[in-house]
Amino acid sequence: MSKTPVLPASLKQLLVKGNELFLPGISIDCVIFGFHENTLKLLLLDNAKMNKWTLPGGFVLKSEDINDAAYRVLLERTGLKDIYLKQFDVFGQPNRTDVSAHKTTFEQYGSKIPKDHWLIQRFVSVGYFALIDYTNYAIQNDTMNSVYAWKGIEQVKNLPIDHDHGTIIQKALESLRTQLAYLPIGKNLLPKKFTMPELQKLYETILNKPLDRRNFQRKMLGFGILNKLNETRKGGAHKAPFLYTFNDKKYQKALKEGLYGSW
Amino acid sequence: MSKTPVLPASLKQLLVKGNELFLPGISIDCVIFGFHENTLKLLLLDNAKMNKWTLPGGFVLKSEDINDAAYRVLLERTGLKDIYLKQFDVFGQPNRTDVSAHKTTFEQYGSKIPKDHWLIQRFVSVGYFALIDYTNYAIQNDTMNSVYAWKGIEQVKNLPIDHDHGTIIQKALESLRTQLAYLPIGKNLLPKKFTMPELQKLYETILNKPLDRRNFQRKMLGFGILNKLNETRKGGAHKAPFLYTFNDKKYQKALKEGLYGSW
DNA sequence: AATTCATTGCGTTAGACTGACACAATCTAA
DNA sequence: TTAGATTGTGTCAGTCTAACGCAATGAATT
Repeated sequence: MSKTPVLPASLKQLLVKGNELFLPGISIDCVIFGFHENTLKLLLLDNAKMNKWTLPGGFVLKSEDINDAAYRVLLERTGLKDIYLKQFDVFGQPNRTDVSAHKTTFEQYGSKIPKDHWLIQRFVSVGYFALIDYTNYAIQNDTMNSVYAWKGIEQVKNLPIDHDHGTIIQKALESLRTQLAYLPIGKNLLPKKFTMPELQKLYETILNKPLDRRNFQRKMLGFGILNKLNETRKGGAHKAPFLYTFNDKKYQKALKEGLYGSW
Repeated sequence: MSKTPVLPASLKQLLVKGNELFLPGISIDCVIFGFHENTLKLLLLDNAKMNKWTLPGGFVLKSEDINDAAYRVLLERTGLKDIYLKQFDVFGQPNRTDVSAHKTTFEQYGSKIPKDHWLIQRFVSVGYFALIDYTNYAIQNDTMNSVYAWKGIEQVKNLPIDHDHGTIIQKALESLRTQLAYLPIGKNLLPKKFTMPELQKLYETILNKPLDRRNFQRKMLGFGILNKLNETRKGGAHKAPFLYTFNDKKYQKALKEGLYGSW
């Protein structure tokens, strides 16, 4: 006979105190973007038992600002702090919540969840996207027995994604694209020092089209938001590209107007 | 002694059945834009007794898609159908709901609202903006004794606006601005036939800056989304401008790419 | 140590677009 | 009829864009 695993404390709290702690019917899902090895990546959570990948998410405390809740969720579930985070859409289809999933989760631990329990009501989810510096973050697993992994945006298409999280990811990408001129994507997705080809690849990935190397550089420099350093990134088997940093003040200012351009 | 007014049926329903019909803690607010006499206008609701103006809003039925709810609210409260409607932000500060306002409302009718009533919990509101053809809509008052009025965007600044609805309006305008290139504002805010100066004024209002008449025209025509008609709009005390309509197909297609331009 | 090769830095050019402005045509009111 | 404001059309210099050339560089190969 196999031993039933012990219900983790955090799950137990959800079961026992969820109703009391959190707002009813509202959840948060975070689409966390990173950029590494010239690929746009997403931080996903492997719910191995269900063979499903999900977005990190959570709930809103009863007297907590929704934005604060998103920051807290991000911190709790990934250890990430001081992150660029932005609300981009709300997902409110009545059938979007997969009630049976929660049931299954608890049944694995031998726990039963009451029929009218807070957790198995309909939930409306607020979608946030986060932009983080991949190099500055080491994956750590959280208190919920979750396993996190970075997945390239291309790989994601072939993964089994939990209920409507695929849609949420698509929408997040779309938002990224249509608001590109107003978002500090470079500043937040790249390390402090970065090369022009890296910045270009980032834009190419988000826009999903190739850009001319020389024209891109001229345009970017034209915005006047970059500091060219006297260092190069050696190591590649080719000519070493110069490193740049952002001129934060000018970047902020330029973003307000929008870094316009016909990419 | 003054007679206590009778509690309207719709308010009574909210009091008696709200809990049963609607999702807890989630509301909808609609920022309804119109354009008339070269002014961007908002459809607001005069809560005369409180001397406050509010956004038309409502709640989400228990098994209703949130977007559908927004359409329904718009229809119920304004009679508007087939409207361009888009979710733009979520407002979830814990103190954003003015609980006392609801209490006062009901007290005016001699009704008391229980302390733990569904209506006086914390609400998170989903903000939608609507773009409507002013000329195609006659104000009608709804079942809740509400009085609607169009208010110019400039006037709004000086009106007493209910709790955080001012913020919501600001955010709606901001969204309009940053997504201008992707939104069918012309098509939805203007009447079927319109003049170039009207279209220009619309863009000027949203962008909050003046544009050169001749350059604007050249650019707009360059997008290839307009049909020039063989009619002019007479009546102004000046040269009669030509009328235009949108070429819907081309408009849709162009919007997908974004009507780029450095306005 | 010389060579190879992909990649980067820097540049050019024709064509398109932008911003600023001129001038004639037209409509109503006086 | 005239005045005054507004619209239709056009020009032009300066700027930006797209497309491409070529030398320099750095690691890997010989």
